[in-house]
Amino acid sequence: MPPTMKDKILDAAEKRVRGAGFSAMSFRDLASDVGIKSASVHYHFPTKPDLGEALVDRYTSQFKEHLEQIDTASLKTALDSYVALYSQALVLDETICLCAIMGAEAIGLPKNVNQKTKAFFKMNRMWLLDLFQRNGVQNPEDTSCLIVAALEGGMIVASSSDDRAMFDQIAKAAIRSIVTI
Amino acid sequence: MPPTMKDKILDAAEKRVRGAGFSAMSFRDLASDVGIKSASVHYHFPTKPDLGEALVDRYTSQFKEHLEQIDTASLKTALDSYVALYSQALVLDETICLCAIMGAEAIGLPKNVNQKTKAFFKMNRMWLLDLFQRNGVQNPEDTSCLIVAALEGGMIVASSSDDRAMFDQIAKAAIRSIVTI
DNA sequence: GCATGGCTATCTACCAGTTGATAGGCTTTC
DNA sequence: GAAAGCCTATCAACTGGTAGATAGCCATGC
Repeated sequence: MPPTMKDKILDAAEKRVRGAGFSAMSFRDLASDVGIKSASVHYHFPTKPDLGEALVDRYTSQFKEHLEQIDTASLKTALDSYVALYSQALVLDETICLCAIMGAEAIGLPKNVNQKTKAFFKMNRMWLLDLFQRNGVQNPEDTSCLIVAALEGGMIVASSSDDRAMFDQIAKAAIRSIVTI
Repeated sequence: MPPTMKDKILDAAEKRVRGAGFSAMSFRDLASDVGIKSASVHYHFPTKPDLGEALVDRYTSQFKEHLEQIDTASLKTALDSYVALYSQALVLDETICLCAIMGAEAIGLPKNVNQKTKAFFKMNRMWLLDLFQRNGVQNPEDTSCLIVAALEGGMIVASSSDDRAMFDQIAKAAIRSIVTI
């Protein structure tokens, strides 16, 4: 089935937010992106916080689906697949993680959006924690936080340095600190 | 001597940007913060890109001054001092690194501002690279990128998770991956 | 001593454009 | 006929930015 208008709006919003931030995105931008009027966007998402919440929600559940498809039999290949999820966003879409930017803007954002961003990070940490515990990685709690932070920060540093290869460099170093080759 | 109006404006701008982002900050906000009218803010900084550039410039040179005061005799204590620089911003000022948020917003920001943000990250990487090379750390290039990314990302994850202690956890794990205790 | 003139820093008043949001009307589909 | 999905038209508030006036300061020159 073809994508619903609701999804098309969320697609446009995701692209814009990941590029320039939540506060830099307007209903009129989205409207012209999908070919309707701004009043019609309000029909689908009454307020901007509503839109933000739906956006992070969808992003998180899509990310979760990808996580569930990762083969966790080997620590090394599981981590490689995990990193690839982030890397794709940076290289293919030429944008950073939605929650990296919404996390950075946090203080100026509606509270309901902040809660969803927080949940995204927690989900990531929990997935890694489980992986690390099952593989006997030392200090699994600290390490899972470190990996999430390194990848989120890596996207920001690499994209703002206009050096996509730097992300891979960072990811490689992060993995090496866990899995001794 | 008392701070000039220019500095007071930059102080207010820094606080607001680090809280909610560059695009969420307006000339009128700053004006009311420092007790003048928005037209007078334009007198000191003609356009918003001008203000952004001056802001990141000042931030970078202040950070550089702090870096130069760090005693680099011991790798461990040097890294601890470096981390403390970031940690202070997060705990005392209750905000994240200026360049973390301006790096995240990058695509929607004026080019001159992006260049300055890029320069901030480069300065950090170079300082760490020198430290690592002089101390025989393996893969010094990759590792210096990783540390910057982990700390910048750590601020975002920790602040948006409303868990300041998480930053210390991340920093600790990052240092441990270099300096085996 | 003091008028002249330029400079700095602020003001009031305004502009055109954008923002999130609402009210009410028009189709199409079930 | 009613619900869904979109429209036009409009709103008040806010945006970055400009024009022109005003007040105080400080040097120059008579």
